[in-house]
Amino acid sequence: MTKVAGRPLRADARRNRERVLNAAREVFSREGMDAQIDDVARQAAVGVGTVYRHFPTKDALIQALAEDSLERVADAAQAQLEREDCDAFEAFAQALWNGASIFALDRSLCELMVSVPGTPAMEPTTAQRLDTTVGELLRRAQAEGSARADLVLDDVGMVMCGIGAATRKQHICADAWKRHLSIVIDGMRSEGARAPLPTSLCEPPEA
Amino acid sequence: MTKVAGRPLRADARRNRERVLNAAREVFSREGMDAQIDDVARQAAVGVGTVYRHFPTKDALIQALAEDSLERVADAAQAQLEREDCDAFEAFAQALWNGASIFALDRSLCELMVSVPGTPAMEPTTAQRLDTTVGELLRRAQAEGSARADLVLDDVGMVMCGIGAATRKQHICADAWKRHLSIVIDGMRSEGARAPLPTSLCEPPEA
Amino acid sequence: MTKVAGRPLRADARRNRERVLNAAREVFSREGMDAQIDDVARQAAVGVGTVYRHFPTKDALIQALAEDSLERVADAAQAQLEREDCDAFEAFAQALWNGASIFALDRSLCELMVSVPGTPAMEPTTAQRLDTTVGELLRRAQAEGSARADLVLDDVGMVMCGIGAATRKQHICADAWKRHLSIVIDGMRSEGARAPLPTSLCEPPEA
Amino acid sequence: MTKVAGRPLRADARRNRERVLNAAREVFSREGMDAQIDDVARQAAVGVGTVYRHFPTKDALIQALAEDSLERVADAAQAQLEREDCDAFEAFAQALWNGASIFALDRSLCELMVSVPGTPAMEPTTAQRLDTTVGELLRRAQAEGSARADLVLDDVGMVMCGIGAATRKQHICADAWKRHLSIVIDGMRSEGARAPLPTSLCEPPEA
DNA sequence: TATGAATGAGCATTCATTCAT
DNA sequence: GATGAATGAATGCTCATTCAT
Repeated sequence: MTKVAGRPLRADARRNRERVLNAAREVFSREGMDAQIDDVARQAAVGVGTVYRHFPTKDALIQALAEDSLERVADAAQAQLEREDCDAFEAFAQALWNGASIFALDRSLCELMVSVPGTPAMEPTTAQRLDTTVGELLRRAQAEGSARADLVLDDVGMVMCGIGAATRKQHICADAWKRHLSIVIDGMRSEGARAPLPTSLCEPPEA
Repeated sequence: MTKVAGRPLRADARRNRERVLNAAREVFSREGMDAQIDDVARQAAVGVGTVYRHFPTKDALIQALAEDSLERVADAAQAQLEREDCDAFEAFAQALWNGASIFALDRSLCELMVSVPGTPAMEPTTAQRLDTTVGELLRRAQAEGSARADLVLDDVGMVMCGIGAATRKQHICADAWKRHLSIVIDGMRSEGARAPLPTSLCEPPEA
Repeated sequence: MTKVAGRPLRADARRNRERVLNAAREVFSREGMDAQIDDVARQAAVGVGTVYRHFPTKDALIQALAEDSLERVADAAQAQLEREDCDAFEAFAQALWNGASIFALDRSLCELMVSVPGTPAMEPTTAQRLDTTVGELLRRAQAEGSARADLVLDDVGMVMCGIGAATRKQHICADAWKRHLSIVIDGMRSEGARAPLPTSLCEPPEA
Repeated sequence: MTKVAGRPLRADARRNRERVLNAAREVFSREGMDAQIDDVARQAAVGVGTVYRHFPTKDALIQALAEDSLERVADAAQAQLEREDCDAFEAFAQALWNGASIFALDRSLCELMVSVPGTPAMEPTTAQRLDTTVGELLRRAQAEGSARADLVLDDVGMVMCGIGAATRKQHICADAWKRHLSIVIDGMRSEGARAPLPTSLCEPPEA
């Protein structure tokens, strides 16, 4: 998505937009979502003004970055919808693997998923496309009987958040997410023993 | 100066410390980890100076809050170590359930786990106690043969992060974590089909 | 007006508020309405934060300054309402003289009248009081027959603006306003020859 | 580089210069003197670069605009010098009427007179011509005995400033200046009762 | 000791001006 | 010449922390 409306950007403008976006990804990855715009500009080797020409607001930049990254996740998921060489669960699982691997390589995306609380942090359109796509993959896997019937879309979100949060902690091995995801995916299959919900949980503290 | 060692705090000082801590929990829950100290003070109905008397730094306050909350998680885990009325996996699983339920009720703790990136966000001692305890529960469950052999402590962290992150999103049902945890716990059992790791993952974008 | 609501400010706070207001008056006088808040702070020998503690916004500071200055104008006008030792026109004229002399000594007030376009630049209450007061003085002078019947309140505003604008031009003699005001006041009397409105005026330029 | 001397501008360049000047007049009228150059350019439907080609600086543009507008005022005044069908006071007064009517229709000129503090805001040549012309009209009226002997050129400036400032306030009736000017002109006549200067004025505040 | 006023480095954003296309 | 993208100094405002009362 390089230009929503209007004539396409001049060549140099498009190049700069890309530079800024990449710089933002790098800086936010390194320093978290509250890195300064000046640093992004420095990293992109442009003036602050240029950043603001392309993204009117820090938030807008963040959204654009999220959008840009999620697009790749959504594309990867959509590709699984077309596969016919495997059963539905495998397609669903592969979408998770693909998504997670994008997350694991893009710390700024993790920051986003995880540190922007109220909102899904993603601009509606792409996020919706992603939801729709993964939702359909899940539906098929459940129809096929291979995915647990009680599984819902939010479960996918939670795994990704877990992986995203872990990715941000340096002390966790960079590959830890792979083992973790395989565990969760196993839990998502319909076969296999199911533990009942526990009988007692911790009580809230007496204010 | 929190009076780490030395005679116990005067009664009113201890009361103030508690007030501040509770206020911080509430404010951070409501507004995220970058709420202002002034707001904490207002909520606690004390002056900012008083907050700083008890916690020399915003970070110190956050750490203390984490400590305070994690203590309950660690206690709950430790209690499972003593149980003899159930097998090791069940004890391990129950520790997860207890921990998660504390998380789910304490949004500020979730914020902490999730939004403080570099550090484990927890002051060493309690975090270590928690690690040791859950590690032992896990070891026993693996020795018993009921937990997957490739499971490690970080997996527990990742689930908790996922649950924590989800807790912060209003649009996710407040009970979603229960279903999610039961899925993950199922994945942690040793029996059941295991999917092989996928053969191909998404490539990093060509910078 | 030192504290609209709530308990009175601490002694030092009140002193600082005054310092800031005086500094603002001086700086705005010297550099016009778009002087920087940092300069006001420096002039007041306080930190910027202090300025912002007392006035949440640059505009708020400006309004407060206007309010503060206009109060003296309004007071001076009101004093003329009580006089019984002179006829109504003299009281009205004296109010103009008093007002103008305050303006002429307070360049920041002139800036305000003159450079804040849309609004009267004055916080409602005091401005209204001023309007009401001067309006009544004018009404009496007209009732008495000594002021032109076609005179309205806006005429007073225009003279003051003229005097205010002139005060800001260094090349104009500091006392010029006195002669000017006496001319205008003479024009306001009902006796004396009256010129008819001119028959032709300049046309607007053909866009 | 405005091509101060040298061959006349090419036809299209002259046209652009005019477009920019008109756009500036409109934009400054609408948004005051601190409208942005970008807005002027947009209004003129040219790029910023073009604005800067004709006027090296924002200030230069403003000066040129003032020059352009004042020229009409100066011309109108000059025309009164040649009249022989009326007495000197009438010619002087008519010059005021003409000038004021140009002001009242050109908000950007008002902004200029009123909001550019230090400088007379007018480029020397035209302003000087205006001063000379009106000065002569005034001299004649005083020689004739029909204008007050104590009247000076600055008085004319002050009335115009008053009218200019009023023009910028929306809440003042668009025709208010006419009544006001007739009052002031009456004050400028030599006949009629004269009030003495007041005996006491407001004191400056005790810093 | 508690209070809350003061501090000022830090940060997002604007806008006159320059310069590559 | 015209265009509009790039530049970066300037500026209003915030908020963790200190310190006088």
